[in-house]
Amino acid sequence: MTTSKSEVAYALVSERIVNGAYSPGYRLVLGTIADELGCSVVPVREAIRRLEAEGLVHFTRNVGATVAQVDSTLYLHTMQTLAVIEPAATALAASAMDEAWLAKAQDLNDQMRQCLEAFDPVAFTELNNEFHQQLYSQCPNPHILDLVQRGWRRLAAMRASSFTHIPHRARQSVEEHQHLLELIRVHASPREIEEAARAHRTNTLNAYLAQANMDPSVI
Amino acid sequence: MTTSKSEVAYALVSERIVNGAYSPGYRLVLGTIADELGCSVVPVREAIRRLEAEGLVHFTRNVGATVAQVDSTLYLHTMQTLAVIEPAATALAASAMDEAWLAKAQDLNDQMRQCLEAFDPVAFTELNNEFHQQLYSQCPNPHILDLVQRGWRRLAAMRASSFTHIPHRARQSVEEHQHLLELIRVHASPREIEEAARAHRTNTLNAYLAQANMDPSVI
DNA sequence: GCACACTAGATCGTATACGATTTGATGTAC
DNA sequence: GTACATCAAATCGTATACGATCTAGTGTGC
Repeated sequence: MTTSKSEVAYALVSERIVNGAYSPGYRLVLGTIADELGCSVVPVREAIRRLEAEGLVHFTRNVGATVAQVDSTLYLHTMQTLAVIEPAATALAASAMDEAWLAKAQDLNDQMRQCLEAFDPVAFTELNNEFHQQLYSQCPNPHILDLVQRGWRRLAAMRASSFTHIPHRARQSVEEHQHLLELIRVHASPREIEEAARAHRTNTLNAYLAQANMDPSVI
Repeated sequence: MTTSKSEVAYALVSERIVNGAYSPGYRLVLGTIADELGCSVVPVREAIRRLEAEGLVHFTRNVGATVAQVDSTLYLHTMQTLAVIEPAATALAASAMDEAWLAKAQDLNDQMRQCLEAFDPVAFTELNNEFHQQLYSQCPNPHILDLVQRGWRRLAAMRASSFTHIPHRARQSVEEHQHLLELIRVHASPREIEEAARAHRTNTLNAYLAQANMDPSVI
């Protein structure tokens, strides 16, 4: 056995939460998952407590675990956290962004632009995830990288439950990506890159707030 | 029983790592800790895996856990992470900083100043921790708050192993705290507060780099 | 003397079992 | 009909046990 059962359990439950198979509020019963995996409850329990630490599940002693409920406040808090960390990760990664990197990022954004013409929001969302992953992928600080990845996983879990959709924001998003790529191409300072990345995330957050008719002060 | 045994185990091991009783590299043997706590290995194992997720312990399958080794790179990565998150947390907390809050923060910084006169580095460090905790304590975003607290716990664990000491930086630190408090007192914008807090953290980081004769580019 | 195979002890990983706790339903008093 | 006590089913928390795996030490061939 090369991977432990608790790892398998973690991967399974994690994947199902992130892709939406387990919706927010879904009750995670240890015995049920253990039966499905053909193992005992101990490794399942361990996996679930790890997911709790990540914020993907809510856990109550002697009661059990459920997939974390998503409300607008939680969504905004997650967006806000990413708005802090992703720009920093991007700026730190800047020095590692070479021509090959730029070409791939540019290609992803070009594909996103095509999705706009083709009215394909599903592919657009997928490409957007990839683009952002590309942005921070070269971050040399593993702690910061880990935080960004966890944040995006949470965001993915929330979006899988079709909680958000801001269609009219898509086109502006592509342009902001492009602006960011130009800054990287001309070797702008890390600070400039960070600011541009933060502006991008803040704009997305504000677009959501506006759509939901929420006051920016709620966060 | 009001708290579970895994919570007790987590609290015990965590405390010992943070206060330095368990030094980096210390071998955490499940059975030994279980015996000491008078419980079985299962809850201890759970506690240790949680500490692993926090980055305080290093864990290898089928081999066991050790307290995370601290090297300068790890230390710098942790400092860098805090340099991103703590200023954001402070800026977000700004609106909740009232007169009572200011009075307490000012008092802490005044005590730090007195420690300088009295040449009491131990008390100074303790007060510094309290001051920073006060800075981000009112942060309304629980995710960001959690990240800052974890970062400081890691830093505390590293410092407990007397890895760092930058005496000549102390006085400047107090002045930077004071500057930050003035900005808060006059209700400066969140952005200004964030920038000042970040400058403070960046200066601390650079002071360490200079003392260690390291090039800032190492990070 | 060095490299490699082997063995024994230590330690981990997880199955099983059972007591503890919670929850929701049922029954009873008012 | 409402409030509260009671009880049973579901589920969790952890002790115990044992097989699996790693590590270090020993021995053997060269």
